[in-house]
Amino acid sequence: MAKRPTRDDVARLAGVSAATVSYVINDGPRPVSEETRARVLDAVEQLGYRPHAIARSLKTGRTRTVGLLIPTLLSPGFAYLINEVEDCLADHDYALVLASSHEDGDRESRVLDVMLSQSIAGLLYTPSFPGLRDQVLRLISDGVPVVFVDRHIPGVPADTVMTDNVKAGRQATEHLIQQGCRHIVCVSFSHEASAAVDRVEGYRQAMRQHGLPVDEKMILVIPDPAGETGMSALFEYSDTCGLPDGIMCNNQTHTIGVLKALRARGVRVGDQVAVIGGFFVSPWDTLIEPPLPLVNQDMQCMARKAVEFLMQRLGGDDSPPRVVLLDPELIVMS
Amino acid sequence: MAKRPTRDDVARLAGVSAATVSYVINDGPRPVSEETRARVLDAVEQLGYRPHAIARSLKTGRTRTVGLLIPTLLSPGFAYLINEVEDCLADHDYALVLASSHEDGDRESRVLDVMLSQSIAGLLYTPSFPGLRDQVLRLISDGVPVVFVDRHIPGVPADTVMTDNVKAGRQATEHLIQQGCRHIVCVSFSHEASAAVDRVEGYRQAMRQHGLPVDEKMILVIPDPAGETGMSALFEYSDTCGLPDGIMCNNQTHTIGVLKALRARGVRVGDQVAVIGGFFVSPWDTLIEPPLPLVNQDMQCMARKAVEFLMQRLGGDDSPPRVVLLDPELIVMS
DNA sequence: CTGAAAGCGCTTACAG
DNA sequence: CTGAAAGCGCTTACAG
Repeated sequence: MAKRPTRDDVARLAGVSAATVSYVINDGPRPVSEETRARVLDAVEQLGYRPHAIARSLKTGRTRTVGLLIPTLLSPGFAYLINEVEDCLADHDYALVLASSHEDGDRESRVLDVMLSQSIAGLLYTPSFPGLRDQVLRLISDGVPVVFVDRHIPGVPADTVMTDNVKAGRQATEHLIQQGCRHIVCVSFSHEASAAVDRVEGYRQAMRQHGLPVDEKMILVIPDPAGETGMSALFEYSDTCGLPDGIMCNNQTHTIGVLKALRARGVRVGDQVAVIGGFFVSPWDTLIEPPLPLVNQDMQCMARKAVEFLMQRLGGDDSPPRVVLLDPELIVMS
Repeated sequence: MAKRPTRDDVARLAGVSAATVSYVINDGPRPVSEETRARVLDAVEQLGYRPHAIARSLKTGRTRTVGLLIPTLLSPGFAYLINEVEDCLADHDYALVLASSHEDGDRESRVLDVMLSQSIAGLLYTPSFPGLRDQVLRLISDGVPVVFVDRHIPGVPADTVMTDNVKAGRQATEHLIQQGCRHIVCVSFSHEASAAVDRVEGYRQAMRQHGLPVDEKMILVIPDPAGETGMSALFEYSDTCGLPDGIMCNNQTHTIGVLKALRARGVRVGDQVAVIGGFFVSPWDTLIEPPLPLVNQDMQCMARKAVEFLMQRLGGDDSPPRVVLLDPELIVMS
């Protein structure tokens, strides 16, 4: 447990002032003679000195960490998002502080607090609901740039990068309609998350446009498909209203849940009932039988764009907030 | 961009000393009269004051962040690991700094450096190879507790939580042998990662024990199954030595890769060749046809145990390093 | 091209 | 029960 060497140790060993060490370490902004620089670098090497990021942050008021707050880490779509975010941040020499809200508002609020007290430089945020509007506004007014990714909070003036989820919901539903489905149920994961709300809106639009009736009962919101009750809501529905001939699933976990539940009940997918999944294609999706049609979103592009926006803000860009809506893509495997 | 209020602002507003504010915020260690406490809390509320974690860290030399350095974020097994780690850390009021090495040694080394300079309190580490032994030893001697998770670096005295990977490799191979396979190939992802090395050793042991010959050519190491060349090594092998009747896959990505490659070639899995996957069961694995036998490891337990060890170390425990080997489990779905 | 010194926002001995 | 003050390891005006 040897004590870490400090900048003063380096200065002493190199026989220069503390300031000079700083200017060498930071490569500026003031010039240092070649000879002095060499002596300093020597001392750094010899002591194994590493700058103390915390002390630097306290002085500069800046930090090299970015927070990513998302609702779940278990959905492969988010895994791809995290992966790309980490990658892009590393390119810019930022570290990633990751937190999951588990779609839980209280937890989400606590995470925002922690991240603020940790002085993150910026935040990439997928809100599980719009309830934290004031807290986010506060964060922004404290000077922490926020970029919404995948979901947003309406009315908060921040850069936003998401898929056009209304369109995505419409595409998914229209595919089922084109396959001949008429009695289509929508299985969703939230009443409040903007992505869920938008996809359900897309579902409504498609149904309406094709003259198909939508009863509110046909929109099944199931917070936890892995829980004990799981997909029972689906069968409660079909016991009353008959088995639907199409099911549109509002996210990956629910797609898996629906397929498993149907299989367990002996319902033949693709034959008795058509299922469309969303909204991300993972490598293993292509192994599912019968082939599962999906609507995909480009999580890597979303991540890249979001980090790009954030970096611009960190660079001082204070132009009005921008919104980017990415196009969803229907994928039908044969 | 209003300036954040500081502890001094609170002190001034409450009409007390800075020290008193500290003692109220931290709830000790020195007693504060009820009346004073109330005045302070009032001022905190009124100003929306949040303690500045960075300043605190600089003073105390402690930090509330833990680093997690893993080789990939795209493998579902690691997603479950991350999820559980984040959960457990949150329970202990620690934030998670996440980084991926992409199985790349240089990158891994840079991440260790960054994490050291960020003063993480501790590190959970899945090394992609043993090459950074000295750097890790340095980290430990700097007082940062390290816990190996899922993989380790032999010879580094640090707590370790992994699956018994030799046993896992043996179980997987023995299952194929019991299914009647005799010509079994092992597809792995690395020559150096301890988990890969151990599983291959398990493969060798099982083959040897059953009197089956192992040629070095039968161990196919494919770093990037998603790359252009992908699984071509598998077919180069079978073009020369004939199609094996069993394939043992050393991780999830490779399991998917093998199944897809075989399908693309028109090889009937389960009929012409048996495949066993590993070493994690994801929800969607149960949807694969024909049912894929797997060896599973308990990533949540691994995560929990690793965080538990780390917290003990952070609490001052300096007993000798402990090693926990979790049992793998063969899962055969019907 | 270089040094001495103030100060970032906290915690914690020291003193009363 | 409370306050004044030193100091954590840096950066950066100020001065030469």
